[in-house]
Amino acid sequence: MGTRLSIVPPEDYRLGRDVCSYGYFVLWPNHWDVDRRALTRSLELPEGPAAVGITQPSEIPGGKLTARFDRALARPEQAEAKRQIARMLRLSESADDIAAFHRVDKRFKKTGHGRLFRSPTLFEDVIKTVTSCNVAWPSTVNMNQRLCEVVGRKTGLDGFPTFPTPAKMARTRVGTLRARCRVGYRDQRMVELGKLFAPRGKKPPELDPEWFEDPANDDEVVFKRLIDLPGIGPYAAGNIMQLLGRYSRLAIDTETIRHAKNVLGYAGTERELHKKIEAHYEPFGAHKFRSYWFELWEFYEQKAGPAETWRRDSVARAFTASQLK
DNA sequence: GGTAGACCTGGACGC
DNA sequence: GCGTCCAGGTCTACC
Repeated sequence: MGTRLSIVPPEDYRLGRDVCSYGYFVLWPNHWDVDRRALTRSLELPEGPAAVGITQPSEIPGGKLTARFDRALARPEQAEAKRQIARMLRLSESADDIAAFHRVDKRFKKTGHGRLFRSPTLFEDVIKTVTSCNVAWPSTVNMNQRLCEVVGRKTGLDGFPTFPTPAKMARTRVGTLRARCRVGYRDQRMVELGKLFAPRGKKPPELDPEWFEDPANDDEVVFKRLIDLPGIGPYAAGNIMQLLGRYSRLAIDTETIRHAKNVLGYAGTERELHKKIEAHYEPFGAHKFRSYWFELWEFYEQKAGPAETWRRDSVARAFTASQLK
């Protein structure tokens, strides 16, 4: 008999909207079940891997969330599971926090957009970001699926292996990552990231995720530490900043450039476009990334329908910038 | 500080 | 079915 947990989210929280709000919701081991309206995935817990399905039975904003696990969880594991779920669903961002964003950018008040889905751990967010660099989206989907299947651990639910832990990634041979996970030249960088995030014997990891998450630390300092990590350049660091809840800067990639040209109507050289993009989002200050992202996301939804209806293995996998031109 | 080229994968295209 | 070209961000060497 598996454990069932009840979680009270912020009063404006709507599961479908707030999970299907960032591309990572279609990356393994995440799976948004369109028909059941459930987020299913695996988690690494102190006693081993577990699969979980999260629903919001009432479908009312702020309605209680139900998390059903495929095995029984002891009290300490329940606490850890709740912590990971809260990170993933951004439950720490209160209705007041989202209202503050909507005061700065009124365009998203009606839909309630404000929270961006992320991973249960910073390590998974960092690796997912590395898999999104220098590839088209379908390759990112493939890399994450293979990392889970090849390096992750099985759970009691078929098709839901875990995302690799830092320790497991650190021990994985680069040849395995390249040949079986098809991560290409990112292989060595992923192993190095695993080593940085993994505990060193009885010592804590060289990188402390809590330091990056601590709002007391300045955005500039955090950004500089991120950009020093292997495989992390300006775009990746900018993206990890928003995944850390730091929305004061953009993460400009080719998709941003496409958006600037096709939707905002800007023209010019790459450098000129960067300046125009920065100027366009400057009025949104500390919420800059959110304004950029939901502008882009609503464009995607106009093209492909509400994100809550995107099926991981068809619509979402085929989603590429070239199809949006 | 700025720039060119290598790094890989997979999709598109032509034959 | 095969070969070629190209897109995509980071890193290194060089100016």
